[in-house]
This record gives sequence, C-alpha cells and structure tokens, in this order.
Amino acid sequence: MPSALEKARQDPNSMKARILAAARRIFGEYGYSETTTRKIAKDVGIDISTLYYHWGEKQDLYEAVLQDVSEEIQSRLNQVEKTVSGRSLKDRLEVSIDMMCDYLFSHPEVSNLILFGYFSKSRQGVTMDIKIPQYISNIAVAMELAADKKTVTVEDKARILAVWNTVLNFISGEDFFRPMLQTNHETYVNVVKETLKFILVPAFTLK
Amino acid sequence: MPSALEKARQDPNSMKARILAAARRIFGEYGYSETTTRKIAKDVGIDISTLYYHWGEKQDLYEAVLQDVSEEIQSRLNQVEKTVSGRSLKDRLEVSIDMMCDYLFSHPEVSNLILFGYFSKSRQGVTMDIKIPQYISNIAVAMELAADKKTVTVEDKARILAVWNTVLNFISGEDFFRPMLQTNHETYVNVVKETLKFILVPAFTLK
DNA sequence: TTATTTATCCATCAAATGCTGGAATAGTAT
DNA sequence: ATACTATTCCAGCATTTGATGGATAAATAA
Repeated sequence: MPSALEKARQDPNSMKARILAAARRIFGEYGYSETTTRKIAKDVGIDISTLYYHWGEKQDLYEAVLQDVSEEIQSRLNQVEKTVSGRSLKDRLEVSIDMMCDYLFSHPEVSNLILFGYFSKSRQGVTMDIKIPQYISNIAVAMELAADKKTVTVEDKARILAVWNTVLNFISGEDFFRPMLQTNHETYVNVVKETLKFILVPAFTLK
Repeated sequence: MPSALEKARQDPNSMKARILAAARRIFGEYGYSETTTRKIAKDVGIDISTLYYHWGEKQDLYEAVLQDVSEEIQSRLNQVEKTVSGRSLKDRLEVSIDMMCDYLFSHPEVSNLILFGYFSKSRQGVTMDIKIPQYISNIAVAMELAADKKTVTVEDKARILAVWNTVLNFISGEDFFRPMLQTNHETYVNVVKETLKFILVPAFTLK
C-alpha cells in the first residue's frame, strides 16, 4: 500500500501533490507556526476543507513535507557521492560544495525547513530528526575522513556539521547577508562557494 | 530623557526590567510568533494588562529585547577586542573563539534571537538588523584581517560571517546536535571550540 | 486628610486559526 | 439510469491571542 507521500509523487498534478508542493514552499518560507492551513489552501486555490480531506491535520502535512525534503536530500547526497568517488580529497571537497550549493540555492525552502527543525524547542518529534546523523556519517565516509560509519569520531562529525550548517545558513540568510555584502545573487552564490572552500579545504587537507 | 530600555536597566528589580528579562528568555526560546504576551506575563507572575502598561505592543517589547541583546553583544565584542589586542593572529583567533563561546553558551537565548532574526521573512524591520554588518567589519579590523573598516573586502566579511554563524548554530542547535555526538554539555562545549579552531585557524593563518 | 498620579487586575472584545459536519457536485461502477 | 463513492465547498464552532476600558488599590503630592 503506497503511503500518502508516494501517492502524491506518482502524479505531480494530483491535488495531493499540489497541496504538498505549496505546503513545502510556505512552511519553508514562514515556518510552522506562522504558516496557516488557510494560507496553503489559498495558494493552491482550494478551500481548507479540501486540504484537510487530503492531508489531515496541519502537523501531519508538515511531517509529510519534512519527509519529502529529507528523502530528496538523501538522494542528492547519493548523487554527490557517486560523482566525487575516486577523486582526490581536495577535489571531493570542492565538487561536493559546488553540487550541494547549487542544489540548495535552487531549493531555498529546503535550508529553511532544516534550520527551523534545529531550533524548534516546542515542536513534537518530527521525522527528519532521525536522518541527519546518518547523513553526517555518510558524508564522513564519502569524503574518506573515516574508513566506515562505525569509526567516525565525534570530531569528524562536528567538523562536517559545521560546514553543513554554514551552507544552510548562507542560503537561508541570503536576504539578510547579501545586502551587507552588497552583491547580486550570482556573485553571492560564488562568494559562498569560495568562502566554504577557503575555510574547508585547508582544514581538511592539512595533516 | 532615558529610554524605556535604560529605565529598565537602572533597577533590575523594577517591573519593567523583570518583564524584559522574562521576555528575552521566552522570545529566545519560542521565537516571536510562538511567544504570547500571556506566557511572558505568567512567567513574571503578573496580568497581561500590566505588561501592556509597561511595554506597549508585543512588537515593541520584542524590539526592546533585540536592542538589549544587540548592545550586550557589542559590549562583549569590545571586551574581546581589548583582550586579544597585540597578540599573534593565531592567539587572537583562539582567544576570541573561547571568549565568545563562553559568553554565548551561558546566554543561549542570544544565539536563538539572532538566528530567528535572520530567517524571519515576515517580520518587520527590526532594530538589530542594522548592527550586524558593523560587528562584522569591527571583527575584521580587530583580527587585523583589514587595516580599517573601509578596506574590509567582501571575502573577508563572508569568512567572518561563516564563522560567526557556525558558532551561533552550534549553540542554538545543542539540543539537536548533542545527541548525535553523544556527549555531555561540557564535552560539547569543548568540541565546538576545537571544531571552530580546527577549521578557522588554518584558513586564516595560511598565506 | 484629600487630591492626584501611578500601577495592577478583571472582564471582555475582535480577529485569527485549527478543525469539522454536512450539503452539493463530480466521477465511477453496475 | 441508478446507486455508490470520492471530492469539493460553505458555514460554523471552539480556542487562542493581541489588545483595551474601566474599576481598584497603592503611592505620592497638596
């Protein structure tokens, strides 16, 4: 039996899918508590009852959004891993940064949703929370900072987390940071990439 | 004529000051929209009318909190600058990291409030926003990455922002990150400091 | 003491919000 | 065509929340 999420993905024009897409965008822009079911429904052009008919409670819809995003990230990380496999450490780092930045900059709601998840003290246990630690260990192995998932040290994890969070911050905070750097979007993207490489590559390649 | 904020600071036991302190803690924990004036009033042990009598609208109180925090940060940065002045670059970086981490870890609501400010698309222009660019340039000069504020490059600013944001993230996200690192609070603080030094020192000291 | 200002609380309003019941409509199977 | 199911909308309920008016008490001035 396919889950509601799978059902929505089968047909991107289905009402379920259209609601999910709007919810993802709006939750990503306003966060959980400032997003109202009416806002989402209005965006889709339907009555809120229709929204409730398809997705049930607001919280359920939110969790579907998080799972959707979570699976997308996992898929992107797999892509990155395949691409950089076999290259030099410096190359792996640089290409990974470029690829993840490109993906996240073109889906800004993703960064927001993840960051909202970090800081929400009041939120109930959400599904995505479980996945992040796995990502981190996977990245450590893919970057060959550790032989396998079991041998990833606390320090390794913390360092990857630091970089990962920096990326998310720069993307979610673009509206805030870009004026102070006085650049356009395109330059901003490049500055972010270069900054990440600047602080990342020496730290990890120096032994 | 002293501002409401100055008045509150004159006597920490005054009702104005007690409300401000509670507001700072609760806004820092729940964010703007999940904080209710009733929550703050209850925390102080007063009726909401009393709160409105002293601080007016919720938004005004929030802005007072932000300004309070903003000035505190500025003061801390000045302290750091005095302390590290004249030392070697490596020393300056390491001591600054230690000092700012100690301050922020002991005032976790500060990191939250700043981060909430970054990502709130819906919020009106808040006072703190203006200050951050100044902080960044000040830090660049204090770290002697630039001769004076006018010559701080975009790259310099971006690098400092990256580090600054990483600190905030690690502190605001402790509840989220610490379980995946499987450490206690004390160890977590040290891991954060070491991680920051690990990625920061090589990048900035290597020429 | 009396008058005035300051501070606090109770009761309440208006708007927003999550959510639901039930009617109406569209679609599908027999 | 008829019966049945799936979908959509309208109207409304209960609760929460920001905010206020006005009564009461506490402090201060006269």
